Amino acid sequence: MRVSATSLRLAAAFGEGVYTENCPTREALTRVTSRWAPLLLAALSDGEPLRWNELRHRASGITDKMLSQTLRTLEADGYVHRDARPVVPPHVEYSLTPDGVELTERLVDLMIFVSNRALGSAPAATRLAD
Amino acid sequence: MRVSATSLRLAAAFGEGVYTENCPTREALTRVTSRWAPLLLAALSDGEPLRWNELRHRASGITDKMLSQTLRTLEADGYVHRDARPVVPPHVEYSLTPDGVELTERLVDLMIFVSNRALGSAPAATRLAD
DNA sequence: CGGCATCCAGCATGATACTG
DNA sequence: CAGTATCATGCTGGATGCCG
Repeated sequence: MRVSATSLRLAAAFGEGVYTENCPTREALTRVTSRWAPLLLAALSDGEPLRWNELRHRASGITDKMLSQTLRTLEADGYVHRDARPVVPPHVEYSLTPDGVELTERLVDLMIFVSNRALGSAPAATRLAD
Repeated sequence: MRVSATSLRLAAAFGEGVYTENCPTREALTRVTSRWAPLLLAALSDGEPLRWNELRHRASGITDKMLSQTLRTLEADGYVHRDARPVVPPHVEYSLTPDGVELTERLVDLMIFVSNRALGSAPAATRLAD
């Protein structure tokens, strides 16, 4: 008894099996919703390329390892573009690819929705001060 | 240099700090993007209430524990409604709340997008070893 | 500046057994 | 049928140190 538009879209995308155990979508979803990926994507969402240390600063609390790891995953998945200029000292810039822009729109949409629910009616910005 | 609509929405929701270390949104996001939550929400997306065993069947591979745990968090977060009838044998039905419907729309949107990228032209994401 | 290698801890998840 | 309790584990993520 499929009635909703959502379930129809699901069926169209995944077929009747919806998604089962080894569905690669699960893995891909896990990567883009990992602890730091949404933060980094959001940081890049204004279109301005950012450097390593700028990203590190924006994703408050991230470690070198996770920054590196997350950026490499996002790059491998085609969401982030890495532009390394062969100069000394190194100069590397990260930016969103077109796919990255689309992904970030959806993630931000989800984040804002969840944020509104989690915080109830309270304005989200209240407890963000560092 | 905020130029994109996405970053404007972010700024509106989270203010200038975007979100920092202890932002509760991160936790809430983690819960709804946990391993099983999207599966269960998707299973309920056609509007038909499902029973424990039906959910268990649809979320292929889930264990009793994770089914119980995930359903309880979704219920606590207000996304799933639990309707238990005091009969023998027990008869319990799960369905989406209005919030759950909205959340599921967004999750399904994200899942379908990610699925298209993962299975599409992009080189299927070289798994980030560790 | 922009990383990578190694080791380690905590938590999400899993397996198994039991129950009203 | 619809769970809970207990124990085990694997993987994400963190701390630290080193390098071109």
